[in-house]
Amino acid sequence: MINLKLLQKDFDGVSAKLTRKGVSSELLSTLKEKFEVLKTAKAEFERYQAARNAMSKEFGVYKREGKDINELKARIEENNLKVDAALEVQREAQVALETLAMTVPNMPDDTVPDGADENDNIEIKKVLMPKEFSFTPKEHWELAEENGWIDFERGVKLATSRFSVSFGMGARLERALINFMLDFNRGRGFEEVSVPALVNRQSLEGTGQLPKFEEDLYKMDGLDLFLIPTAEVPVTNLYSDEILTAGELPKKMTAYTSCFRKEAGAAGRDTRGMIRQHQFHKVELVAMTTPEKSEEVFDEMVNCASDLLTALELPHRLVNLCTGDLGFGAAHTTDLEVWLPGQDQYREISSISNTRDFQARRAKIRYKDGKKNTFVNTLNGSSLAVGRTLVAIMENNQNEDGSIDIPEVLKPYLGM
RNA sequence: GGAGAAUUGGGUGAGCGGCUGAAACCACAUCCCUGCUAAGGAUGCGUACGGGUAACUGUACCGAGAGUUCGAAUCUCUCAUUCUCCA
Repeated sequence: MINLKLLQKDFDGVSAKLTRKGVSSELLSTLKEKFEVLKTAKAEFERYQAARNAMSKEFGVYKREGKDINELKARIEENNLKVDAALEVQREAQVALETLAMTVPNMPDDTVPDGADENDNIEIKKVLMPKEFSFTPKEHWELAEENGWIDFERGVKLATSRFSVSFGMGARLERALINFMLDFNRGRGFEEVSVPALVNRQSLEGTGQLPKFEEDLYKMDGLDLFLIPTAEVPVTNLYSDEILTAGELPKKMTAYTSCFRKEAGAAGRDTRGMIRQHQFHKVELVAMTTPEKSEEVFDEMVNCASDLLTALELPHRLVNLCTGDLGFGAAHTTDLEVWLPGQDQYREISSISNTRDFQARRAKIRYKDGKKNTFVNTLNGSSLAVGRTLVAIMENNQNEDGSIDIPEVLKPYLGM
């Protein structure tokens, strides 16, 4: 949630930032107006309420002293009508404001480049150079089927399109990757947590998936529960509505979960293979920090994910997402893109974002800093998307005969 | 599935119509005393929003929502969660 007080105080500043994210300044001035309407309505209500409280107190005194209460009672009743009316006005103003405010994305940092889509992202650096192949490298679905690692048809049979099944070494590699990633992250100071795959509406509002992106989520029939699109949702919301102590920060966590996405609007994109599935495995990093420390922790997270790829000997690059590609809640995001020789391009394998206090404000995650309470900064990032990592291993480690070399770091996990 | 009980501030827990935003204890913070792997004393200490330079002050919040009442943490109803007992 954006800071409405800041919007009120520095409308032009906030407006300038949000215009870069495509938010119209008309919407923002409506928001500002609604905020002021609410404040006025609240003040009005509180005046009548204060009068009621005072008169009720007086009532008690009258009763005790045996005075006649009829006149006072009439005054109270008259005032009560105003209280009720004012409360109704205030409620409406509240709902109107919240409905609108929840749909406004986070303000991008000044370091975020302007741009329309992923083509305008700025490359930060490359890590490990792609190797030259003496043959034409194949795409992963070909390799996966040749090796019997992934069965796309049977996934469709069991569920629907964009579901797949891993067999044998494919399945074992997934498991090895998950364990390797969790251990690696733990070595970098991230505490492992295991969380529910179903969450309620409130949690999704806290991290920003709702109310705007409900069509991307799988919802349980007849229940207000959704399958998580990322572990970011349950892990970030672990501390919603809580006040942490400064000493507990930074809180660094890592979790493995399956993730579920409808991929609405992705029809026709990556329909082959396992780049874009409805269900996929992901190991996630989530951190909560003081505002002062959040960039430091952000760098730790980026390095963690990048070093993970390096450990797996996978060439990749870091890109700074432009305004058009930036997510709803992010103030800035660095994507890690892994080289896929079969596709002859870099593809996203991790996305690391600092949401600053945007999610904390929605989910009410605060910490006590001496006397006052402050919203924490929340950060999240994948380390890594397991399926895509498997894809990258297949494509980068393929031999001319179609066999695939196992990365050294995974061998202990496979009993090799 | 049925019957009961519970849900209070960071924690434990009292309160069961106005004197309660809430006792007490613990934790925490500051100060004093003391001098050694610790104890004692004093004071402060919920959250959110608003007004005020500030001291301070208004409103709301005692699981959630609705109701009764001049007035509700306290009474009633609905829901959620937890616990105990019974099938």
